[in-house]
Amino acid sequence: MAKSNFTSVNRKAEIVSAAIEVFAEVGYYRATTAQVAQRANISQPYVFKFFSTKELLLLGALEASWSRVIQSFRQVIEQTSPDLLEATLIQEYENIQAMHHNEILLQMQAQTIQEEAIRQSMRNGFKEVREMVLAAFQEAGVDKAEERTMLFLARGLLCNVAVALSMPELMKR
Amino acid sequence: MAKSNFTSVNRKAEIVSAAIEVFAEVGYYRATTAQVAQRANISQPYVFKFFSTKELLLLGALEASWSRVIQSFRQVIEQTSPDLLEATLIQEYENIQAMHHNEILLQMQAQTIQEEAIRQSMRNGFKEVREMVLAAFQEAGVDKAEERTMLFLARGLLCNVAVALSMPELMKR
DNA sequence: TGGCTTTGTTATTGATCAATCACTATCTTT
DNA sequence: AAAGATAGTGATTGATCAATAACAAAGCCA
Repeated sequence: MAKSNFTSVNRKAEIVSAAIEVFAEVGYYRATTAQVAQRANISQPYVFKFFSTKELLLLGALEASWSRVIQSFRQVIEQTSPDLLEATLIQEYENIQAMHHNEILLQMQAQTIQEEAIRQSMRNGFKEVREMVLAAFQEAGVDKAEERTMLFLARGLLCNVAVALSMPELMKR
Repeated sequence: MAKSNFTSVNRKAEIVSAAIEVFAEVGYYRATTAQVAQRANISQPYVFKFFSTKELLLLGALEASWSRVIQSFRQVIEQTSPDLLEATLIQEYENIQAMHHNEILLQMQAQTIQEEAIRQSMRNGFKEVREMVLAAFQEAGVDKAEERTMLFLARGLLCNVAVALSMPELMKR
């Protein structure tokens, strides 16, 4: 049966979900493929039928987590009036943080992973988000759009750290 | 001979330096104590005479890297006139980034490590930096000091990511 | 019914690594 | 010079893990 078969697609997505959880909880390098398999209710070797190396599994997990941010932001940008744009994007990101904490933790980990494929994936993610937000700010007639985009990203990263370390005071203003 | 002996102190510092490099280059969990030892020109078991576990070695490395930031900032705050304060702190941080890249990479890694001792060390570091900067801004009569402190920290984190991923465009304004 | 594909498992392996042990050599002090 | 402390090493181990190989069951279709 072709790769686009439903069962296969679901399996792959289930494994990615399990991987995001386990990687976020114990760290990519310390996490074992056996832990991922257990979380996905399959045997350890079966993981390798879908992802031939652990690194490819990480790539799949990263792709899923960037997808969520990008698609959420795209929707907000399409549907929000210019004057509410920045506030709504911030709200949306905080929502993702709350609902999909593990995906953000995984992205944070991947910021310092030196394998070139991972760096490339992270660069793509940041680039796409930045360009989307910048274009939206410009479209909305925001003044100093580039600086506002930079500050938006910067606050997002601080928010990540505040959540990861349970230090809400870092975001106080 | 006492622990405050010169040779011992130097050895310990040498090991910490080696650890910072190796941990930053390959990641804490993937890095081996043998690699650290080799970088420090000693045998692998000898590392454990100074740090009885790998985690204690990471704690030592983190402490050293936070020390540098805190002491540098303290000096800037003592010696800089109020109107130049923020700009000089930013300059100083960029300088640390350039000169001690590995220490910053290590801090970034540690943001997502779940061991409680590591989290505590990271919280202490962030707390001390934040409080120092906030007090300095208030002392300098900066308006909305809390918000300015938050933005200062946020830009610092974005700077980290920009350097780690070689994406200078992230800081464009 | 019997062959082919898909889905899945058990068993295994070769490598890797933190940590311990047992030991040697080099000072220091009297 | 001899005893005790300090500095340091080689050898080993028990555990862990990514990845492979070999096999089995279930569905499908001609």
